[in-house]
Formats: sequence, structure tokens, C-alpha cells
Amino acid sequence: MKAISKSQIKRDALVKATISLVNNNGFHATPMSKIAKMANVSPATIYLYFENKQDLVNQVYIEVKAEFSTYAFKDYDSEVDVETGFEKIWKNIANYKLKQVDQSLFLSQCDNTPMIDEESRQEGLKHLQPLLELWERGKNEGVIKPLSPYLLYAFTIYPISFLVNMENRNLCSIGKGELEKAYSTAWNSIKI
Amino acid sequence: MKAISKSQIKRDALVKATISLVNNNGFHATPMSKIAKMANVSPATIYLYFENKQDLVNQVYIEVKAEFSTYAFKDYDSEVDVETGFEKIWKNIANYKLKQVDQSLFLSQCDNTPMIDEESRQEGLKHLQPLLELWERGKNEGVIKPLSPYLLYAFTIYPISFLVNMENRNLCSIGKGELEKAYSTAWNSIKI
DNA sequence: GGAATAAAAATGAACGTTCATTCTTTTTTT
DNA sequence: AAAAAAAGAATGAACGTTCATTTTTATTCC
Repeated sequence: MKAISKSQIKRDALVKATISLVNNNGFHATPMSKIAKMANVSPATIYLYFENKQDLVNQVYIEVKAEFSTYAFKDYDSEVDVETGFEKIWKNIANYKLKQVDQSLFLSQCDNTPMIDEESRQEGLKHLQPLLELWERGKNEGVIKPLSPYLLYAFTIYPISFLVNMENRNLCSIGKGELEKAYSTAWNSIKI
Repeated sequence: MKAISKSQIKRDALVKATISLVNNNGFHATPMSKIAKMANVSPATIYLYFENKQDLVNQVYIEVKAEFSTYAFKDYDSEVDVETGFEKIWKNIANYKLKQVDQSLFLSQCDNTPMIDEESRQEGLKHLQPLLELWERGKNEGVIKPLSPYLLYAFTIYPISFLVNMENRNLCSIGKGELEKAYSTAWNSIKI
């Protein structure tokens, strides 16, 4: 059992509060005072852990993105055949987004607003490499259509965000069956 | 030629300024004073046209969404066969998003943040009816897979936003060829 | 081991700034 | 000359951040 320091607990509480409040109110409508209150901490304490508000969200973004990427490639073996590998990664991502709803909403807000530094955004992009390599291999093997990574991403991964957002607003519900349908739609759109 | 009143010109300038500034800075980091300055108007004048800041963005959202929907169904004939109709609508939407980049970015920000009232959001959703009807017909005729409208939207229309966002950040470029590839990927993913 | 003391962590109040909105006055239109 | 539209300056509230102080933790010495 890894010991978790007290200050790590406080930092985590701050990160969690930030995600929740930014999801509900947006970055600029989330005062430091509220973040502090939700984390049961004095406003001044935030500045022991983070330089300023911008630094706070940048760090939260990078951490959430890293957690997401780790989950995305959990139990993924890069030696496995392309379709199997793709299914693994796709379902990992879908499961992450369905389970970690707060994190997903936060990321989708970061990715669609000027809330995050361009630098931190680049930082968060790095982790997707294994998926890009899998696609490259798939194209070489003639299993995947010769499309740019952007197109592949747009038609297979990006749609998941939409579905999760809709489910989160209670506009639709995604059960096992829907998820399976979504997966085969995704694969269908890029397989040869 | 339709006469455009002076106050309509001013209102338009305010709408335009709002879109531009919100795209670059986000809703809450866009002060009324800057909107006024960009529209060559006094801050107080904004309140002759809009109740308050929230009302301003709500109205801008609804108007842009309406403009978008009108464009989406331009020259669309609901009698035409499903594939042809879908191609028409899809390409209309893609062209709108590629040409009206500012409007697209604004919408994508509104759709992914708590910036807009839930009420205005509902309002903006109404216009997509003809597409939903086309999909329904496609399913009945056995041309389109039996998927929920959310899935169909997620895998055909939503990806366009991703591509446009990427192009706008100069991360990729979408020419005629890419657009054609994107369209057939979209159709591929939902056709039987 | 436990009192005394130093260091670190945390706090709440305060500061200066910015912002949305309003009020009074001026300019433009009728 | 009256009415409408627009302006700029003023207001009060809210925010990010800092500062002086208190509380907690760690270290030293008996």
C-alpha cells in the first residue's frame, strides 16, 4: 500500500473540485474562492499548490489527459492484429468516457474553448502515439482505408464524445447494446 | 434589394464582435466593453439591443444555429432518394462549417460549455428535423442501418466539427479530396 | 519520552482591479 | 422643439492574488 501524503490529498481535492465546478459553470465563472470552499481549504492554500488559476487548470488538464491515455491503452498489446487491437483501444476509450463522466466533460470543454494554454494542449496530445501506429500498420496491411489520422480519429474516436455528452444531458442512454452498435459503426467506417 | 436599417447594422456588428471575441477568449473573458469597442459602440448601447450579457450570447447562439440550419437544407428536396438527400445535406453542412469558420467555432464552444441557457440550446436543436426524417425513411427502406439518431449523428455529422476545428488550428488541411473521402467515410458508416 | 523551539503549512482578511450594468447628459432624428 | 438613440462616466459587486498571522508538524535537547 502506497502512502499518500496529506498534501496530496488536498491537491486531489482541489483538482476534483476544479473539474466539477468548471464542468458546471465554465472556467471563468468558477472563482478560486468556490474551488477552495469545495475542497475545504482556504483560497490562499490553492497558491501553495498552484502558481495561479491558469496554472491550476493547465495542470488539471494534463493530468486528466494522462489518466485518460493510460486507460486507453490498458491491456493493449501492440503485437496483436489490427482489428483486435483497435477494438481493445476503442472500447477502453469508450468505457473510460462512460465511467469517468466528469473527466470526459472537462476534457471536451478544454478541447473546445480557449481555456487551456496552447502549450498544455500540445502536451496532452502526445499520448495517442500507439493508436496512430496501429492505424499506420493497418493501412500498410490493407486492413484500414488510406485515410489521414485526423479522418480516422474524427470518425471513430470523436463520436464517442458526442454520445457521452448526450447521455450526460439525459438525452440518450448508452447501454451494452448501444455500445456494441457504436463500435461496429466505428470499425465499419474505416475498415477496408 | 432589402433596406437594412441603421440599428440592424449596429446589431449585426455587435453579433459579429461577440462571435469573434468569444471564439478567442471565451464567454466570461469577453467583457461587454470590448464587444462595444469592436462594434464601435458605447457599452451602454448594447443594452438597447440586448437585455444583458447572457441574453446577448443566447440570441447570437440561436441566430447562428438558425443560419446554419438554413444552409444545411439549402436546395434539399425531401422527395429525392435517401443516399442523394443525405449527400446533399452532409455536404451543405460541411461547406458551411468550412466557410463560416467563426460561426462553427462559436457553435462548437456553445455546445461544449455551460455558456448557453438550456432553453436556448433546446431552441437551437429544433431545426434538424428534415435530417431526422430522412434517416427514418432510410431505415424503413433498408438503406440505412437501424441506429438511433444520436448514433447516426455522432458518426456522420459530428466528425465534421472535429475536422474543421483541426483545420482551424492549422493542424490539418481539408481540400476537395479530403472532403470527398470524409463524405464517403460518413456514408459508409451508416449505409447497410 | 517530553517540553521547548524552529520550520512548514494553512488561514482569513484585505487590496487593487475588472467587470456588468445604470444614470445623466449629449447628439441625432423626426 | 420634442422624442429617440447613443454616449461616457459612475457604481457597486465580485474576483484573483497577497499578506500578516495562526496553527500544525518536525526537530532538538534534556
